[in-house]
Amino acid sequence: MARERKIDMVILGLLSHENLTGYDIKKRIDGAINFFWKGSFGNIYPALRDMEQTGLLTKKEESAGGREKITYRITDEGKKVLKNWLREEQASNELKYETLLKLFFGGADNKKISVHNIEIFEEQIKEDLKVLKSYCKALESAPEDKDHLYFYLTASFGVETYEAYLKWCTKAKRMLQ
Amino acid sequence: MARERKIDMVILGLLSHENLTGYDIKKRIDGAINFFWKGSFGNIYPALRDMEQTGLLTKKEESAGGREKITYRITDEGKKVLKNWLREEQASNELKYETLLKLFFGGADNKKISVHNIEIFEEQIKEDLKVLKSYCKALESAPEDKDHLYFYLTASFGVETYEAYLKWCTKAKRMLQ
DNA sequence: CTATCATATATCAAAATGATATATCAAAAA
DNA sequence: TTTTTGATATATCATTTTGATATATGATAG
Repeated sequence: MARERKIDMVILGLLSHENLTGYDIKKRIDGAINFFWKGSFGNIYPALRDMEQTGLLTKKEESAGGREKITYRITDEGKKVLKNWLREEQASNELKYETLLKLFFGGADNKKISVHNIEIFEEQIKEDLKVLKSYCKALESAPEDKDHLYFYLTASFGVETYEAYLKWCTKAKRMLQ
Repeated sequence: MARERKIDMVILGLLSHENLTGYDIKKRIDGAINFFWKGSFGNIYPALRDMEQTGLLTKKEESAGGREKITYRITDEGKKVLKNWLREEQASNELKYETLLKLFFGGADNKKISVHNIEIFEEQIKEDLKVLKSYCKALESAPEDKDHLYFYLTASFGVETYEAYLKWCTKAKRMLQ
């Protein structure tokens, strides 16, 4: 993780759509982005502070209702950084699947344990697939916004790979029994 | 990552197969495990030190040829910890795909940039797929070892999902043009 | 009226990442 | 022959991420 802080790009991307607070950003990440990228308060707030200081963002503090609230806006410099990142040739794509790790070492225990672990995975994927499918359907029926195509394509990646996961689950369970 | 150090389980799993040095462990992780889990010297060596101190591993220092070398062996206590982990109900499975992140925010730049980024991804996946298919083929033709089924299933997960990725790439490029 | 939940910011320890430092040994190239 | 390259081998460090927790207010439900 050393080197280039990726959460910065997530934040710049979200702020290129709309002005948001740190809390809002967390909610957005937990939504449609969640299945291919994660974020936490622990890296969002420090990133916002740093990017405000380096001029990629501006902040507006409000305490109208009484509760403090800091809304961030992207600057032209911030937009430039976002574009430069989009145009970079390298991208790091990685899986971190504990289920596969357990299966790889499945020989250390009974086969039934491995089958059960695949079943747990299968149930989780089925749940997530429902959500992804509902995202897709919502985006298909409302193609007005120019960004919708991009949102649709990422959700559709999820749907198609998760369907492949489920097929693999069936096959893997069969081969273990 | 706070809470439970997952690299411990990777190391225990590998050492349940054979005795290894830290360097060997890194090589194993960079092999068949690499596509669903990563490891680095920066977390392998401290984990080995800690687990030796808590009695999950024993070490044997050699400097026969002149070069120092520390080979680790798993203890019964270590095997117990490995089994307990295999039998835990929860497993964290996550994607971290910068390509999807870029695509999600693709509206901030020209469509051609997004198409190009998908092409880069596609080429990478094609390369990785070749490697995974060769793993599968090697494991199919040598089913003697009881662990081979588990290795085969994880590699086969990779093959099937990567093939789904490639189908998605074709569709996504078409929809962007 | 009070418990619970969503909003909102912030910090911290633990862990992962990725780079770098150091040194030996074998093999290939000059 | 000497030198350079690349594999072996351990270790540490700064940066970043993770996941948990602390704190406090406003809204809503029982």
